[in-house]
Amino acid sequence: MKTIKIPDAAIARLALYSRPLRALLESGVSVISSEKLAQFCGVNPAQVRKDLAYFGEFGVRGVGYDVGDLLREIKKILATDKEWILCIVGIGNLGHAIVENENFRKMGYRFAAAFDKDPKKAGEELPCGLVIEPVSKLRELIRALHIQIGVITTPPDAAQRVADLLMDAGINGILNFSPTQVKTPKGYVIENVDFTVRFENLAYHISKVP
Amino acid sequence: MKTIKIPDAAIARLALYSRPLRALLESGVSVISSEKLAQFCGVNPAQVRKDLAYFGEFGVRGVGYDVGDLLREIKKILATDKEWILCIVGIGNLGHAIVENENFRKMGYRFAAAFDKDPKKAGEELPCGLVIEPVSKLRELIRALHIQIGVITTPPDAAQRVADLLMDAGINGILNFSPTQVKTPKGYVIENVDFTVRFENLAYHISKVP
DNA sequence: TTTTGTGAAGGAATTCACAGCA
DNA sequence: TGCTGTGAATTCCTTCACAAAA
Repeated sequence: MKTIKIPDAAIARLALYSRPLRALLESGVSVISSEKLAQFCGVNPAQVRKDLAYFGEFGVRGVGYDVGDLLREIKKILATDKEWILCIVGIGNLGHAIVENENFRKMGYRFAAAFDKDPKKAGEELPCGLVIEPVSKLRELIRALHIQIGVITTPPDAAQRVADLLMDAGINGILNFSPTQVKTPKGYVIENVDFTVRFENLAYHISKVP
Repeated sequence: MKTIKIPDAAIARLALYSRPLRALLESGVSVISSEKLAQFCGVNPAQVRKDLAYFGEFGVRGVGYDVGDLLREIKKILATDKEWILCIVGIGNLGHAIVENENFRKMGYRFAAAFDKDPKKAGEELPCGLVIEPVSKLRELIRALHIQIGVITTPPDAAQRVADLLMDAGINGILNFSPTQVKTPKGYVIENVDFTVRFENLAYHISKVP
């Protein structure tokens, strides 16, 4: 079977394209050119066209792309046109921020369970309505609630252990926000986010500016 | 002047390398090979050597890299060997999580001011000891406190406006956590983080797994 | 012997430039 | 005419493979 390799960066850009598309749709703009969309996202117009072309022909020559159609197509490609059921492990400040985040629910991500190893936290009710569960119930709840994605917001030294637990419980997609690289065997999908890296990037670049 | 271009990805990886180095240093390991370090970070050993070689010769042939020295060198390169003074704008859940984050202080990032446009929040004291200031005092405080980096954790529709304010007040590095691409003129450094993109990446990849 | 540092090779991703179509 | 879709060209990044050094 012939499969053209799709750059991972292209996938990330599709998500980026969807942001202005959403805004344009709301403000009633119905058609947009690759040129304009590229401008919004700070990329090259050819890049936009090529990224979209990996998945089909969504535009009309001489005209551009229909905003609504394109947004729908991108959602379909990214599989964000359906609801995803998540759980989160580690309810510190960051865990809190993520589980309560408005944007996520709007995007179709639904947190169905929140875990913390601190026995003092278990039983506590979060503003979103979820009750914090002890990690001992992880396996059981993941199965019962059909949870598909696990989000890790524990300290770094617990991250790999939690990831192993999640995978063992049947989850195959993990988002790790702790500043350590979690490893997974084949068949599992891991996104290591570590945004502290971005601070370091910033520091590097600023220190180069005269 | 001859400048070999250093890939942005190389900078991000330097930060990645520093994570296991820190841990190794604490556990008393004094020397590490590119092979081992690469394993920890899930990259190619030649990559590690090449990334480091952009900045100098830090290793000893036949031996490896001194953990302490290498960590120090990486910090120097990333300019995280000095203290950075930051402010944050938008004290919602995420802003809270970032300003309170332990890791940042350890890494030498010091938040000196927190702003929110909500007048009800102004005056409120955060657990870290900072008092939330109204955005109207942004310019004055940035100058008075010698703030160098601005972190944006507002809703997306306010992000660009806040960025403009920050730049106008004399800041030249911005970290934007809202899911929109903030643009800056030349001479300013911007990192658009948008980790909701990572959720979409994950959804895409999971939906491809059988 | 072992492991770094690096030129050369190879591979990927981006951009160009234009044919193709509305 | 105007803008997409795409092969070709280019640029950029990664990996190989080996000389150099401890």
